[in-house]
Amino acid sequence: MKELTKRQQEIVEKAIEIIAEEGFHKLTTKNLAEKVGFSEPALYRHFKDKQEIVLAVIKTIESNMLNLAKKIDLSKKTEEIFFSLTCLITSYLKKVKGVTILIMSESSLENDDIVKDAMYSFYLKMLKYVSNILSKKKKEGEVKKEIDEKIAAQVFLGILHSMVLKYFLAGRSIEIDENCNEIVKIFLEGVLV
Amino acid sequence: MKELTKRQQEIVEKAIEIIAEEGFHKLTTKNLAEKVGFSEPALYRHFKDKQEIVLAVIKTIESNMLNLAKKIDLSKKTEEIFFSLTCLITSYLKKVKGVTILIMSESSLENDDIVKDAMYSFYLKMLKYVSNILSKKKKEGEVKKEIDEKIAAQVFLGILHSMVLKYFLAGRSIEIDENCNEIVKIFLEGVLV
DNA sequence: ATATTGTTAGTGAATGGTAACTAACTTTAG
DNA sequence: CTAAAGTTAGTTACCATTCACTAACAATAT
Repeated sequence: MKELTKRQQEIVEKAIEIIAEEGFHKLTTKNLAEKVGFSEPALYRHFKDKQEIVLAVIKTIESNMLNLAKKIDLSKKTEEIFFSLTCLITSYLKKVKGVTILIMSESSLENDDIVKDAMYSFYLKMLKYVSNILSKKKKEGEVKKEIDEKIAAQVFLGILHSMVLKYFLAGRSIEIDENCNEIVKIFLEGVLV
Repeated sequence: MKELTKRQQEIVEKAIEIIAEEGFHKLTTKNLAEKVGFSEPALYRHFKDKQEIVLAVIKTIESNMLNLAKKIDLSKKTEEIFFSLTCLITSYLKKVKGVTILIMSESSLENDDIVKDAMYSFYLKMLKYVSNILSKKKKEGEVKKEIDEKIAAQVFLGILHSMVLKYFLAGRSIEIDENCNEIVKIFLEGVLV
């Protein structure tokens, strides 16, 4: 993955803003160009095509998210780790709104396999990150031995996903992190020793 | 909500097939007409516009799902109820191939507030159904007193969601109910007395 | 030092594709 | 005969992308 130029970064930033404010479907070359403050064709001086822009957006969010996750102190108690993780993820989601749902859904969107793959790979990285935490904590005796950490990680991401979906379906009228901790508590109650 | 005519039902059925096979974004008037076997304008003899078709799709799935759920004997043990519920829902999802998730995921990204509302109301109905079961069982002493049934219901639906997601991620190659019981067990362990 | 040449980053206008939807005509079934 | 259900052939509105062109600047050759 090449480094982005200043201008490219600026475009990606604006693209994320559009997705956050108006949804992925509003990320059109026209809207993006307008937001950046120049004409549509100018976009093509900086990116080959729209796909390349979308991929850059995904990569940017992925690295932001993983960098945030890395800041979590894994020597803490499992419970605390998961609360921090939930907090970080949901607060980041608030910032970049719709984008992550794309990535977590992965499912069908677009017929663009390359974009789909990029999103799936992001999902797998998150999954691996969570399941590694669970593995570690299982060894340390904090997580039940009979728990399959991969499945549990999937459940955790699924729960987060459905929380975000609800947030979007409710038109963002509810606060996403209101019940966050309560929900994670129930998950943890099934997982922790 | 008016009853659907035979023809309307047929159209809705085909729409569900398209969403199941190719995703919500492929549900275009052109594709749908082709699938039904007549021309695009003919659709407009049966539905006012595309939105009405999408709403009919959601309503159809909603009523099918709730009808299935109603068949469950609520006098049984909580554990059994949740296993049956999981089984019913996942087998229905297999039949309609996760349409719900596709619609939820993709419609949450669109700007059509009416469709979003319909989807949200569907979600809330499911939530209410599950949380009612938990309330009942809490009174009967099977569910922990400190559990908030609404939140627990959210977790349960989130888990179902993640299971279906996984099913699709794996390209439908795995059996959806393989780990089903294991996952539901994790949930119940946190919830049951 | 300056005219020539090239590059970067922009422009307005146009292209080809596809979406939802419609007007006006035709077929068909009761 | 007529109302319902279908057809063909459009319309309008976007969308991504390309075209031909240019202003501003930098590098180079004389």
